[in-house]
Amino acid sequence: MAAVDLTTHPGHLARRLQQAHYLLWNTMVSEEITSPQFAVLNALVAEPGLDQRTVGERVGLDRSTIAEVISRLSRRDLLDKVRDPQDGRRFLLRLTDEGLRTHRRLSVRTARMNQVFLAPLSVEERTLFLDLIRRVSDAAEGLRHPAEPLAAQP
Amino acid sequence: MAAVDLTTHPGHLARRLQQAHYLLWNTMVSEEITSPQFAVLNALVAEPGLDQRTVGERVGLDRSTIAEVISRLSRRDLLDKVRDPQDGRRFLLRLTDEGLRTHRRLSVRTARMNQVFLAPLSVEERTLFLDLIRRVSDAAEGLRHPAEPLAAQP
DNA sequence: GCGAATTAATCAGGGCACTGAGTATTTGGC
DNA sequence: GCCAAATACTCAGTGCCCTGATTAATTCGC
Repeated sequence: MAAVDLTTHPGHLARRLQQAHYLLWNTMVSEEITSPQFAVLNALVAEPGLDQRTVGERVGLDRSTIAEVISRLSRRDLLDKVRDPQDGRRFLLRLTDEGLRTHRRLSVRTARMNQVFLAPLSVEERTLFLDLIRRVSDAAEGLRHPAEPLAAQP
Repeated sequence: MAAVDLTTHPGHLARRLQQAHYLLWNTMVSEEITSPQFAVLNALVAEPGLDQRTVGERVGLDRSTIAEVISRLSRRDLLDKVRDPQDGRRFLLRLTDEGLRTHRRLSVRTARMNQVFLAPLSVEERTLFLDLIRRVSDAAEGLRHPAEPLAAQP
């Protein structure tokens, strides 16, 4: 009695969706490079020389997680990390040739995987789907940095 | 150049969505009990006496993860774990009174949180949103167990 | 019956995600 | 110039999530 139907809970479904994606990524894209790692490579292709914090901001990873991800990519020689001579607190990040090649190779596969992932939806549904997810996450993300400090609910 | 737009990648958006939910859960529902833990409590409210593996199946957690989650719930005395006298491999799980109370308390709050989470969408968009996520994850989940073997391979 | 699969759970190991506390460097107020 | 605040990063701790290997119990084939 009083049990809830979790299939009507967006949070539960979000977790299941991510698990499904994880699975598909592993089989269709790479077992070596994870999706968050690819996101970091991609950010550095778009803007080489970014610092760690900014990369984290671009791909949506907090300071601790981005540090781990970058350390793994660096260990695999996919990117270089040098102290900013202008600001000794920062590390500037730049892909190695190997990192660039890896990004190019995986880009093709991720595109294929996205096709399979979204295959159950019609073309109109796909854009709608992405739009809905974006709107919900952006709104929730907005609650994190409230323009005006909100009063907490007791 | 050749960088990809991650905001068109469902996997990336799925991760962001889950992070947004995690955040909201922490502020609006509980800092003690996580969303997967609540899912386990909920499964045991619906079907008391389930074994570990089946609970994992119900809420979508693999054998290792469900073991950890259950161990944490058990440590907090929210559920009891007893060996099945009928089958010595299994552990049968049942909520304690405290576990039942916790589930009831959190049910109310999760409902409130879901309202806030889905607030940016219209009422029709909400059901559509849940439906689209379900269809995509179910399809990807289906790829995991590829095609029912009509004749079992000896 | 009895040995061979099958099944439930555990363990080891890698990776993602967050918070809170600590260190080093730069910047801003005075 | 100097000290306090802000900033970039690191570290410790908790929890989720997966795979592959191992252990213990049951079931199936013969």
